[in-house]
Amino acid sequence: MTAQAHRKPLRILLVDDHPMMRAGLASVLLMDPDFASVMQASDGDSALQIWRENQPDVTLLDISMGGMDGIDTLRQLIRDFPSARVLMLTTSEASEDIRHAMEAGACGYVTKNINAGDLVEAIRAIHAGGKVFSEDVKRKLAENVASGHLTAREIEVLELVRQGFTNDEIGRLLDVSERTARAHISSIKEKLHASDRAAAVARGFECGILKA
Amino acid sequence: MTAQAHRKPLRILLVDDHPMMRAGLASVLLMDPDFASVMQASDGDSALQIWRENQPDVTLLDISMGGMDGIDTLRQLIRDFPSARVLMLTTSEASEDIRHAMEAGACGYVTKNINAGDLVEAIRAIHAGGKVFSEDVKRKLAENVASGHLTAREIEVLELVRQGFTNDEIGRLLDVSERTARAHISSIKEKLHASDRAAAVARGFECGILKA
DNA sequence: ACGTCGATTGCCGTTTACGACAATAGACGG
DNA sequence: CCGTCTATTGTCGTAAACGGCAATCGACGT
Repeated sequence: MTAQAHRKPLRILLVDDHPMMRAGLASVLLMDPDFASVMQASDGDSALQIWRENQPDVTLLDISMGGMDGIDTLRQLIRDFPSARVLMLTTSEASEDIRHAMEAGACGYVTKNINAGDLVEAIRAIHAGGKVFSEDVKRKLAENVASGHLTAREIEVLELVRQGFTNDEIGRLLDVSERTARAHISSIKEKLHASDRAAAVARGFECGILKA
Repeated sequence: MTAQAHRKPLRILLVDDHPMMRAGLASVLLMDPDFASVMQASDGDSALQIWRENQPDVTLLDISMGGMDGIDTLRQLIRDFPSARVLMLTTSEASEDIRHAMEAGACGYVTKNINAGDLVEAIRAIHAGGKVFSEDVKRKLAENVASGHLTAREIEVLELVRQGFTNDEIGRLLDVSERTARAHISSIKEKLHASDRAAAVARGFECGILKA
């Protein structure tokens, strides 16, 4: 679809902890008459505050931020304002991030290598009630339909495996038997298609379950 | 230090695969009369070409890029033009990236959460012959003075460990004995302060030796 | 020529990891 | 009430990982 009808200019909120990125987005958006006020926030807390006060039409939300991350910010925003329309705009292509964002109620997910034209188009689509995904994200979504995600307990175990604890130690730390720790690890390995705990940790990083 | 003397405006080259980031940097720099032409490249190859044709005063170089990454681009640039002045401008705080950049001849390393004023100041300092590091990067540098880095062979082994191969398999893949593979892994674990192979993989990701 | 370092390999013994087979119990949704 | 899912634990046995001790060999720099 090409340019579509637009009556009144949109009010946009940018949430990103990189000042230069905000400047770039703002300068691009303000060149288009479709966009009026472009508000900015550098962290989750101020983003929520600005949202409450201004109720922007569309919010562009980054994931990696100092303090509360973009996913948590999104969760809180949607909890308070279920009608908020949010487009995730981030560098992360981790399947976990994508999945969490969609489950939390994002209206779209595009990576930061998007160009100005596509972004403007995406924002319009989001505002019009549509959902938007960049090509690479669509691919990730398709790949990971089958891959079930880890339970909270399993993530807890994986964090300990990552730190080099033995099954016995993990059992004691979680106050369960060594055998139980092993059961969780087996399940993790199966879900992540990893042949041993080292590979499981690697897959954890690749999926975004574990973060550096 | 405050504003310093500046006779002729500087010519800057931006290398970053995010169009919005380039737009932000360009808009900020062009607001300052100290900066004249702001050239842009979205990948390593075109960056090198533009550099050869225009010999910019200072180059801002991102690390994570499609195709040739920023470190490789830097290496080639410095090989051909040892006098090039390059400021790494990236999101990565991985110690490996920092170390590689400095060894390859970067004049500075700042993370992308830098604000406009500090960036302008940093660019001036770089052009004046100085070296610039953001605070968090300085801390990383201090931490990792002692931590020796892995040899090429060890990195090769770590990549295989990451994929879940056993010592035996790693030995066969590298055409050495299982005992040798183990020796490498022991060395890796010691250097990365990891208690087992799973923790070593995790540390590999944390340091930037392994990439998602 | 000497010392250092990385790569290589061997043996022996202990510790862990992991797979197969089985089973119990609480939670949650239909 | 029933099926599914998650967490839990057991036993037995095999395979793999790891630590310590020791040594050779070639490359590289002083």
